[in-house]
Amino acid sequence: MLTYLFIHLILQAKDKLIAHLRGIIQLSPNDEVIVRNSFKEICLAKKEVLLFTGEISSHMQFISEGCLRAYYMDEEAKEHIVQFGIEGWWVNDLYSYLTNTPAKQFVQALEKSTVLQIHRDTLNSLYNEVPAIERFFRLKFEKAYVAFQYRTIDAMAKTAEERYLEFRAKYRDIEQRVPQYMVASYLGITPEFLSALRKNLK
Amino acid sequence: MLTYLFIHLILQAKDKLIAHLRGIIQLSPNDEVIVRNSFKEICLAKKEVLLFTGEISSHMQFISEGCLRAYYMDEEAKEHIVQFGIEGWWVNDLYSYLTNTPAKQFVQALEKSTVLQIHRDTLNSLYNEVPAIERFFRLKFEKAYVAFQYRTIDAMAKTAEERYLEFRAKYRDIEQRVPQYMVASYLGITPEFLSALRKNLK
DNA sequence: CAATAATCTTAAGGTGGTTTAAGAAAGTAG
DNA sequence: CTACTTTCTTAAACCACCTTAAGATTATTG
Repeated sequence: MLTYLFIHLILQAKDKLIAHLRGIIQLSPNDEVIVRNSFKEICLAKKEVLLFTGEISSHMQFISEGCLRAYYMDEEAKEHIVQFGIEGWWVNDLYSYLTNTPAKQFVQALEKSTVLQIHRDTLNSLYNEVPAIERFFRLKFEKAYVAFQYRTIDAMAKTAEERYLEFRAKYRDIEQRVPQYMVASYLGITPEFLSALRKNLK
Repeated sequence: MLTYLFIHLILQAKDKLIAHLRGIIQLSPNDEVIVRNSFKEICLAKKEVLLFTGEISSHMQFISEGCLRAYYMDEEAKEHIVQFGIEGWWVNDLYSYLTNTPAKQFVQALEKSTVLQIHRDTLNSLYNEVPAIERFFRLKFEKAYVAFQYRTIDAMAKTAEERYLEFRAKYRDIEQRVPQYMVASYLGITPEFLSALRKNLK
């Protein structure tokens, strides 16, 4: 019975991944088998760290359950959140992954979470075996790139208040799951200023 | 004789593109022919605009000669430079290109320039005919994404002075080709402040 | 070479956001 | 249900960068 439940959970997580991929590309039944076998499941407790600064990130990671953050620490040991991720998102220190160099970011679970990992070498083979996967990641990076470009433009041209309102409109689900000081960190302001700013809105 | 020179120039531009692609992926002689026939050459005078706000960007554009910028205008009609590009770079309003929606950015030549264009439909077919091209753009977007991520992180965590020094170290060639107030715009500061900042450095 | 346009500098006063420090409120474990 | 930790708020002094306005320098064009 316990085994049944365990296997059931694994299938659930991979089912989500397959559904996620099928939302963007086409996979034959054979492709699906190959893809399923290429990922392994990792369970994380709340606050558990998936990637430490200094380690080399060697996996792409799909969140099938829970909530994580990627952040780095500056010279003064202050944390700066680069990205949040919830179910259906990918999180990583991509620079480390892509260049095979030590990570500058941490990746940490903010809730009990389940992620699916694929090793760089496995993914690089998969690009040849299942070309649709290469297409998936080309499209993914295109989208991620323009999203980041707009975030950069926003960050430079808009006030903290405008950015906060946009964040709230766009990521209501995330705002309700993470502490306010982390939202401040993501927006690039102090928690004190976010607090003051929120007071003015009401 | 004139015809000879003209053809010669076209070949030069496309040669640069092929060399650029071959720096990252492998192309068979047949692939090369297909790729060459997929791009068309555009010559731009100084200050000529290649893409206007409101138009839909339908081409990917490789700079084979010259210098361009992508910028947008805010509500107060102030210009904000998103990207510079010189020989060997790609410039575009990618959001417009990828989503088939009206551009929010202008793309303009800052010098007499030559670009090679490929239409979205042609490129999408090319992804099927020459899979190496799909790989090229996956790698390109991966790299562009992490570069932009680091620019965003920089913009939020560092002072204008630090960002200027980094820009200068990284893009010395660009700094020498564009006016200082455009560098200020790219860095997200006023030209007056950049001027004051430079004074303090000496 | 003169005239005009484009770019860069200087300086004074203003604003958005930070820092520091303290206390209040809300979660969580024992 | 108490004690402790985490998170949020308030307020004052401070700093990075902006705005405005004017003049100085450097290109560009006729």
